[in-house]
Amino acid sequence: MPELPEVETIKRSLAINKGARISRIEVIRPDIIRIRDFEPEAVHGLTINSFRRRGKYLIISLDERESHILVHMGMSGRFYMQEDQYEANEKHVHFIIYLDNGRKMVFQDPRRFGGIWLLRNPDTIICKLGKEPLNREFCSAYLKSIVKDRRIAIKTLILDQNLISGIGNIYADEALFLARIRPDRTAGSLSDEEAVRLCRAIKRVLRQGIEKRGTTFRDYRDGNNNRGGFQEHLQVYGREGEECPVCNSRIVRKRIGGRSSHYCVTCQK
DNA sequence: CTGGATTCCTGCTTGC
DNA sequence: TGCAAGCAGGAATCCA
Repeated sequence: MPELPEVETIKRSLAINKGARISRIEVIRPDIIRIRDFEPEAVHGLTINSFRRRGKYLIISLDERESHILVHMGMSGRFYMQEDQYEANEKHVHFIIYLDNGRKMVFQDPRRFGGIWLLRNPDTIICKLGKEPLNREFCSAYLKSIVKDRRIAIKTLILDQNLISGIGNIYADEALFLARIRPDRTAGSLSDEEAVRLCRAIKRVLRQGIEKRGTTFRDYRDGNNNRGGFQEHLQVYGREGEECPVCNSRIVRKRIGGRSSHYCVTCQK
């Protein structure tokens, strides 16, 4: 599930295509395009100015103002480069951007929870997103302000993309473990000290995730179609029944807000 | 406000 | 071995 560290890793690997010109776009599944401010043919011949990331969105901006391609990987989406002569005959390829540098960028997504946006103004999507967790603006004071008086589970709150953008199920569980806070705690019940811990834990776990080039639990691949490495460092996610790395008690799994959540009943209070 | 259910979808796992 | 059912989940949306 590409979350912030995965999309950041994809973005970094794709950056070598900055300055390349789009020779052609192939739309295999038209319904993968969620918003179509312009037709795909309209960007043929345009140059890629930048690859950026906001939350879990990858933003490809072109030299002609008001031409942006947004990619969201959803659950199982991949966005990777391939040499042009290499035939992409894989399943579930929905969208391909051919470049003039001998490469193409392929969007592949079996479950199709992901999508592509062709936007004049990316702010129409981006402006709804909450703070970037690795930016300064995401601080314990902000976290305290959003948990205040909220009765939802703290895990549900940090997964809310309108409050904090980029955290998904894996990094939510890992951050709460690091902060020693149970995921089903009511957000408003967090002490100031716990909010500070959680804020730090979120930043730490996301930075580690980026450092290890993301988590390949099942589907995720980076922009070179390579696996990530952070799955080797997961403390609780996907480890139900295994020993807690800190206290050796069994890690439990429980559904919270419709998501399976992994935590240690001894370490997390 | 909040939690829960539902929808989208395929592939993997489980049970018979 | 084969088949069907169950499950997983990011985000939007509806309902109680």
